[in-house]
Amino acid sequence: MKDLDTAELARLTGLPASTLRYYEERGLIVSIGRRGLKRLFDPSVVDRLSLIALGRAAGFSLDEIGGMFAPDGEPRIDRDQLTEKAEDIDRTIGRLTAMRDGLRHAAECRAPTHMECPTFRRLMRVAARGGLGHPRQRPQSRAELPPLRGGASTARGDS
Amino acid sequence: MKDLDTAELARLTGLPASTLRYYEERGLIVSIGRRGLKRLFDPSVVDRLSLIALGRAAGFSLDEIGGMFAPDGEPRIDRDQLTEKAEDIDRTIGRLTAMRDGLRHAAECRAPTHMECPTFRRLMRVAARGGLGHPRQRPQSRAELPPLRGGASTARGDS
DNA sequence: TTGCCACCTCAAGTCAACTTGAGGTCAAGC
DNA sequence: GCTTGACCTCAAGTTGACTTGAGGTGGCAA
Repeated sequence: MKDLDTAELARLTGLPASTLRYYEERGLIVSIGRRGLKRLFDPSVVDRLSLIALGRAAGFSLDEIGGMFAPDGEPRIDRDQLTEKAEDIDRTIGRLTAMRDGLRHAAECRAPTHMECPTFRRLMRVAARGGLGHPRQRPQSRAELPPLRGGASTARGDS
Repeated sequence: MKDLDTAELARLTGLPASTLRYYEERGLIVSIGRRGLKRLFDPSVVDRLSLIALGRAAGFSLDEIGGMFAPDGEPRIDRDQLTEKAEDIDRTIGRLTAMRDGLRHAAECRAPTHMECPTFRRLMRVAARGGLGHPRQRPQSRAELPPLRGGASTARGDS
């Protein structure tokens, strides 16, 4: 395949040209030259962008993703890093599952108001203590969360 | 219980005073007066802050959470809103589960490099097409994602 | 040769939820 | 009465990943 300019790469990947320029500036992709002003990219950049997309989807930052390429451009992905991220995601899944179940319960609960539903109040309490985290919070890698997941059997000490 | 000033409320909830001031500015909580310069809060604000924490943990924005209180301060939470958010979270769980399994596979895969592992490449392809979303992306509520979850049985047309 | 216009650069803006910092005020203790 | 210091206000800064906008340039078609 021939070399690609920014517009072609954008079309192939679905990424805006501004993002491609930004990624180059960040050092995540490299252009192999210019034709006039236009950047020229090796077709292998398409694969590299797929890998970047995967990393982003897995929750890696652009800096982390940048560290996953050897100087020669070959991906050198640390298996421990993958395992750790998988565990990270697994914990998130646990929290989200508890949240989903709690929300579903609250949506169906027949208590006159949510504040009178014990399940809902339990969820509130756990959230107030930070036990559920939240989507946009700083990554805290290995927080020691109390197991939340079962019914309300551990509920005690209503405030 | 007596009325609380900002410092007491901060101690009780674990939230920084700056956050409490910010929440008041945003209209999420209301102070009932002042003692000198100091704000005074009704103790019920503690519950309200728990509810806000729950909303945040569930992925609601502060604006959305603000809409969950009636003018009288009572929570008026739309059950449909809860159901929709639960479904939202459920979709996220599905994506994260696929991601976690893919990462675990990649971490254990015996292929010489990740790029030679079909499962990994499949994950890359799906990510490149946006099928996995990513944690910090704009909420797109009801994207029609192709079912991803099984093995690599549907893998075909490697680029 | 002349234009066009797609692409370029570089700085600044966006978004959300806060935090930080400079400078001000007031209730309380001595 | 004076000092202390906790709390106050208001504006600006932070973070990450981009986007936007103004103004510039050069390959290529006519």
